[in-house]
Amino acid sequence: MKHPDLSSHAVMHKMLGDEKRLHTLRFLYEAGLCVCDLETLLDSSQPAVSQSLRKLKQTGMITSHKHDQWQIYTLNKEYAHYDQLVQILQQLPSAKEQVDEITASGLRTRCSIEITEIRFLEKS
Amino acid sequence: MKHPDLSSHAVMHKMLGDEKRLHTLRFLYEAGLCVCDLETLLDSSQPAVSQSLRKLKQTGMITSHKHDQWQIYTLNKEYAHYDQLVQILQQLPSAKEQVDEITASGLRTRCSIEITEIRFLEKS
DNA sequence: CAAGTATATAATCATTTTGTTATATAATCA
DNA sequence: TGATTATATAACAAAATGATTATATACTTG
Repeated sequence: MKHPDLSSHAVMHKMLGDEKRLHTLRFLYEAGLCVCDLETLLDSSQPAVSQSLRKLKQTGMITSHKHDQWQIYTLNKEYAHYDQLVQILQQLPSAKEQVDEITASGLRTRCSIEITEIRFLEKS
Repeated sequence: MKHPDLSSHAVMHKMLGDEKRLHTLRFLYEAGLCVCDLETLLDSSQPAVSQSLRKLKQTGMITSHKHDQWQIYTLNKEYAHYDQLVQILQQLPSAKEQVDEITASGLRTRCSIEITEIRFLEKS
């Protein structure tokens, strides 16, 4: 019995199958973010966030680029299942409020880059 | 930082994140199937299939009912994220051929119930 | 240059997961 | 009734996972 290869699909869902990673992707759907922002948003330790991001990056779901002293992570538009991923993320409650909130409140203690600026940078 | 609860979503994707389970759901999207059919289709052992189905059932994604000597498993239309699940399954290559094939070929050695009959039973 | 910030990674550990083997149960059949 | 079929489940082992602790690197700043 021959099966079509669904491994890349399975991998995508496996990544979505962890609540922290699901939140991470939901946040990155709103804006590119640095590791320290995600620490705050996810309420996780720096190594936990960093390794979680590495795993997502290895699957091709996200990418990163350096902006000043920060490594900015974003969804990867070149990802094989990007459209499907976005469709899934769109059906979750939006993370916009939370993402904006860390700028508004004093929580963004370390990384000072503005969310709006990050949103701008991504498009260029 | 308050987060919406995405645990039920995460659980769904975790289930989809295993290739055997992903195939299982793809098969059940085509027809209700008994355990022995799934053994053939998935090329897995009986206990492996049975435990995999139990896990899917515990999440609410599938249900089962007895038909003659067989336990017929189907997607659960009452599942909280049923529409989303179907949307995801629709984007995968169809399993129709494979599901029909086990009836056509002599592979369906044990369970003799016809796929078409199962499809019919589900609707009633 | 010393200190601090941002991030990555390695080692380790606890937990979870998945499959196998073995066994139980219920129904059917010869 | 004894054998077979269909399925479930428990016990166990192997593998994968996710987090923490500790450390490394690169950059910036006083």
